[in-house]
Amino acid sequence: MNLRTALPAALERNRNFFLSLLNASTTLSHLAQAHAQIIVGGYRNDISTVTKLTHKLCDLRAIGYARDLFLSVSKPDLFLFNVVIKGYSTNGSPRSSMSLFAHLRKNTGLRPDNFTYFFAVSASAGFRDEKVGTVLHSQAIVDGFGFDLFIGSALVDLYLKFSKLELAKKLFDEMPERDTVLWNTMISGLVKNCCFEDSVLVFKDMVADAEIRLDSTSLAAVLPAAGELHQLRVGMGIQSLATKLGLHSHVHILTGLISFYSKCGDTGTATLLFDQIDRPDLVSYNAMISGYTCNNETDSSLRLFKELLALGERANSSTIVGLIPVFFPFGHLGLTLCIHCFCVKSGMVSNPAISTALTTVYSRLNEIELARQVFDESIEKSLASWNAMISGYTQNGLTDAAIHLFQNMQTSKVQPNPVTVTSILSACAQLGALSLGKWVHNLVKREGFHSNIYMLQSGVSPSGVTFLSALYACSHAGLVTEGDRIFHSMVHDHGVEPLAEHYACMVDIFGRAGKLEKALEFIERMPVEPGPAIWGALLGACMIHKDTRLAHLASKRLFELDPENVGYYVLLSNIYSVDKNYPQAASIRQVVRRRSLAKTPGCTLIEVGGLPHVFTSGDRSHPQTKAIYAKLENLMGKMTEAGFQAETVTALHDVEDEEKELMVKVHSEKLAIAFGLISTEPGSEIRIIKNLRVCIDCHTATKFISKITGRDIVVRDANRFHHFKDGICSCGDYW
DNA sequence: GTAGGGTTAG
Repeated sequence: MNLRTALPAALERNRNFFLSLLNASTTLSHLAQAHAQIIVGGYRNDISTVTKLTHKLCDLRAIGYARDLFLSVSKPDLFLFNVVIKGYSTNGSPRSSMSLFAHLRKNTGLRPDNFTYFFAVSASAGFRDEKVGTVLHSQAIVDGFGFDLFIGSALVDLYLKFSKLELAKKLFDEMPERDTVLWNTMISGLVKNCCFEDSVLVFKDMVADAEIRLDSTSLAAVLPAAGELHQLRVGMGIQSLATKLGLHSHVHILTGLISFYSKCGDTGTATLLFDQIDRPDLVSYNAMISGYTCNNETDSSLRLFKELLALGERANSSTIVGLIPVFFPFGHLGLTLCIHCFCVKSGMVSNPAISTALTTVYSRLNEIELARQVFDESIEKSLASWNAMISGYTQNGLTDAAIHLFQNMQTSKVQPNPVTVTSILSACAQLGALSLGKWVHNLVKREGFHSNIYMLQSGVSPSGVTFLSALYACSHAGLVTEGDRIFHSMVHDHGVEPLAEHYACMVDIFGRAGKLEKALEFIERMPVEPGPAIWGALLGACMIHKDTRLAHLASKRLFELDPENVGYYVLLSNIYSVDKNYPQAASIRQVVRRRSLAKTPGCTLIEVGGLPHVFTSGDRSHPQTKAIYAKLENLMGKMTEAGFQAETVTALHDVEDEEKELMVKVHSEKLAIAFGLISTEPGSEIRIIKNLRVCIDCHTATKFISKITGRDIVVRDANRFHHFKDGICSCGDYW
């Protein structure tokens, strides 16, 4: 648009003219032209015109320009201050916002008003904790804005952003009046803190309040909670409410319902709703893609993803996260590796949401090393990614690693939230053995997570937590008698009913100290049925003290109570192996296999002609299987001639050497390399990705292959890159 | 006397 020609020359250039000129400006260049006209027209000192211009500049992210303009005004009024305070904050400079706010209070005769406080509080959400916000809160109360709805909502939002649930709830309860936005803020904030049940409760309170109008935001905010809780009735109730309010075709609500039905396993209804959206946007596509993914409908998921790309829409990180099969009960390693590969290539892997999703899915696949690798390589570690890695360790039974990482998190100055604490407490319950009990307790106390109706599902009451931390301390210090005494005192003197965590902790105290019989006696005397946490604690102790008999007993119970948890089987099998009882160890692994709980086998990915090919060990499913095995046979002959000997040390203990040789010969990386050799140009580089650490036999074999074929072979394994060239590997045989 | 500044959601 050429503003000069757009102007009828006769039009009078008054203030309204310049204001509408500014309103019509949509680019920085428009604003610069308008600014020039304002100067020429003699309106450079007109405060309302300058305020409007400053506002528009901030909106277009020209904060430097806006600041210069602000500084050129000799006596800025409160309006202009407010605009610039907001401008700094929306341009990512909360510090400048606060400096200007302080300057306004100290050095001008102006008094901050409700707008000023609202902008300042919003800006303070940009800091790393809620401290500045709380100071503003008290100042606002002093200045008489304690009950302002805008400021109140911004504060509730801020407290919830930093998981200060107690503070948010207190403020919310104390507000003399609550409007729709305040209610909505509370609900969505609880959802963000994974307090799903509470958010539904608050929503129900809101519905019950006849004075309060529900809007699309209210319904859209609570829908994720209904989905997470799999509460079909709640979700359908929201749906009929939406119809009653005439909001049923609102895109946010339809999208929310798609997520909801998908989470409840009903992709049929979700699909119908998706088809009702006139022009689905990226968020709607993402919801549907993720819905298909989490219901294991990979084909539909990929089909919709392609449809999205065909529309010319750019997939964002949420799209990819939705494609990553985080929800599959037994995962989908091949697909995950493909997506991982795609993310590395497109640079999206550095996105915190994506690395978090990859960390989570690898953890669930028991690929904890791959999970850790992704975590370590992510440059910007969000709270969610710390949580994912910690709970990954917890779920894989690696309690010590979970605690260790939790400590690292503390040194990295990342504030834990209730999700973190829940993970850590569940680690406590798992094997009982945490030295951090006291510390966790202090944290819970300091952060106000406890005695809070919103929050933690662990069911540990504050006084229960206090005892728990004391018991942890005993467990750590090996104070058996002391622990026994504390437990007794807790029950008899303080009337605290012990929870599974307390019992598990006691078993751990006895078990760690080698008093396994005493631990068993304790379990047998428990007034409640011992759960997995208790037997898990005993099993862990048996592992330390190599007590096969008790281990067997504990595992038997665990298999009954928690048959899906592969970790116990592995532990037991290891105990037998240590005892050199290979037939028993093998039979345990047999059970695992029979129940298809086996660890996902090693697999290798190679990309040829833009298509990923995934091989598992002994794989014969590839269309070119015959050629691949023939190539491998041919290679083995040449390798043996060149002095290659199969390495078998790392293979299973209980098979004959010849059989072992047969087994390693068809490891997935060898198949992938053989395929690479027959399907790519001679002399070109071969790149493969292996989900596990490459085994010594494959490593040696690859060195030979690189020499014999004259190919460079790059292997990315769970630990590192290996660059094979002319019979030598870049890792120096150390990995 | 007037203009110029405000929140939550899929």
